[in-house]
Amino acid sequence: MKEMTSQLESKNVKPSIARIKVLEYLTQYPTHPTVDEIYHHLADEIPTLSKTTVYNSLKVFKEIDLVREINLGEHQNRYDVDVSEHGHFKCDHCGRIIDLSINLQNVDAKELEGCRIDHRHVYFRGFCPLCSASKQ
Amino acid sequence: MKEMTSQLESKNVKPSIARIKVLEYLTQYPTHPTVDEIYHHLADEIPTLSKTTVYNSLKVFKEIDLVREINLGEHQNRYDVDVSEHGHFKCDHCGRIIDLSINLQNVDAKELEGCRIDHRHVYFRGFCPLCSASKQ
DNA sequence: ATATTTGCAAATAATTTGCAGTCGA
DNA sequence: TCGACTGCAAATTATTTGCAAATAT
Repeated sequence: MKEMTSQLESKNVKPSIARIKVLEYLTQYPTHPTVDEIYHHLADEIPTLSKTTVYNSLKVFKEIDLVREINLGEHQNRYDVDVSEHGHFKCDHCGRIIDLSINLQNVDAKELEGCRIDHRHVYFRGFCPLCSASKQ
Repeated sequence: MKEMTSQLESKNVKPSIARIKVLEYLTQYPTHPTVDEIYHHLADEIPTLSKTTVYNSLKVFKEIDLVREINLGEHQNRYDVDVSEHGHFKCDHCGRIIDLSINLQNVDAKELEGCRIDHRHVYFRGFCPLCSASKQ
């Protein structure tokens, strides 16, 4: 909580309750939640919270590079407090998302010569060990 | 045109005019178009075409692995007749999409042990050589 | 007091669905 | 003729926006 506050203050973003709680949620549950998941979890604690505020907070966090918006080929975005370069694997059976320690710096293609690369995204989809064992 | 027909027939999909034209468009203009782009280009030629039919055709093509749905962190999907494993780079200035010859088989992470991987997606975003030269 | 944040409701946009009409073997 | 294909309109879903009320320093 205190850490969230100082993280926000260090980026010159006012640590409002909503922002602290959203950031805290992302930190405590780094499961790459969707806006809906964040909203519903926090709604109990903050009954006045609106989804718009969750969107607003995440927008600010993205701008100051505190969270990363990720997109696993679904219709909705997910959010990750781990802004370091890594990939994701999504299990299409149980929905679990696994972080992949992929060094994207190595993933270079000749076609990228002269390009300024701002973001690198890697995600795989399939069945996680548990789900592929259960033969689904 | 004839090739499109036989491609479809070999997969037991009826080669209707709409399907042939959509597939032909994707083949002739492998620019990773969106549904909207496909629809508007073909609407001149086939005035009765509806966007639903474009969606329907693409859905069938995906199922028979004739096209690949790609998603570059935008709000809409794109479609690629090149179903071989490769990555993409999108220029955030001019919108151009460059195919990347990345061997994703190499991109392995220890966390993937035991996973059944069905799809591998890699995309980068930034500025292409032309746009980064113009210092935008 | 004043600027920022919040939250409702409406707008936007991509995609999906229901269903009736049409087309082709 | 019959089943598959098409296409309109409506539904669904995620996200954004306008603006007024609430809040904080």
